[in-house]
Amino acid sequence: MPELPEVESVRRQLAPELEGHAVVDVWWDPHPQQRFSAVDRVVGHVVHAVRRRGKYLLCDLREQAPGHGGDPIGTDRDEGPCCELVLHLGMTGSFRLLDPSGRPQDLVDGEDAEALVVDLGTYGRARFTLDDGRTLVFRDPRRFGRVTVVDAGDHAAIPTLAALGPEPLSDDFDPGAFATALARTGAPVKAALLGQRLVAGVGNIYADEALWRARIHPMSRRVGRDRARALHAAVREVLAESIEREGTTFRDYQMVNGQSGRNADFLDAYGQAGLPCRRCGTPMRGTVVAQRGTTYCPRCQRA
DNA sequence: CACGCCTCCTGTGCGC
DNA sequence: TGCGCACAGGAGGCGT
Repeated sequence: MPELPEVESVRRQLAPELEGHAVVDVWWDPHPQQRFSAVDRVVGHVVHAVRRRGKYLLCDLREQAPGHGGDPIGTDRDEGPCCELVLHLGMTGSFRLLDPSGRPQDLVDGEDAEALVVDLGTYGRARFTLDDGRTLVFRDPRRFGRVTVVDAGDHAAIPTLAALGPEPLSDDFDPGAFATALARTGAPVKAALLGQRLVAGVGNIYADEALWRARIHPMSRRVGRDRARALHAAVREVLAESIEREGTTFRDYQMVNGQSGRNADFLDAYGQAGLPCRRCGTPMRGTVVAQRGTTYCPRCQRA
């Protein structure tokens, strides 16, 4: 379940692989449920930068200068990007790179190159051929991912992106404003965290982690300013710590080089139902909040 | 408008 | 052993 730390870890690997390279060909799965649109617009454009906003990856694209290969960044005139490739990994999305001969560029220990190529043939939903012959494959077994190209900065066609709350690790994420917004919503605090409007990039794992750390019951509909500030700090901490460990691999998430994130061993709440609370030893309790599996400590996190 | 339920998808893991 | 079903969840859609 790629959330902000996982998407950021992917971005950090993807950026140096793509920036300065043009996309010369693209293919995508014509499955009717595939949430892809205008993907062919990417062809003939150079990836200028790979950015992240919440759980979205945004690739700034420039028109390829005629007669050139990939322009190194900054050698072009002062033109800004003309459009953006918007990528969302959904639940099971990931990227792998194939070299010009079609072999995986990176393999992790024990991984079989031929098996991976077969796997990418089965679950690869989009393929981007780069100007140096490599191919970026978007793998997404459950087809929850999204790929689209929009005019630069025009996010109106992606309402969740357009209405996204502040980046939690930036100064835009203000504790006072967060407390006010939390007080205004009538939803359970976990639903508010998952909604992407009060803060961007938090999903099911880090919602449970942050609420455990701030000692707030996930169903709570009244969170006072002090607790809201504690939650604000907890959200920042759990996300920053996971980024340092390159994200949480529970099942599907992996980075562009195939490696797993190392944060799974450090989870205090998510997936811990029945296990003793790491603070007080009380068995952690599983429940459902906002249609999502939720784990909390019934003693530390009182309603 | 905002909350909350339903749905999309498919691999996995469990129980019988 | 094999089958069938519940479950995982980000986010869009829609009903209240």
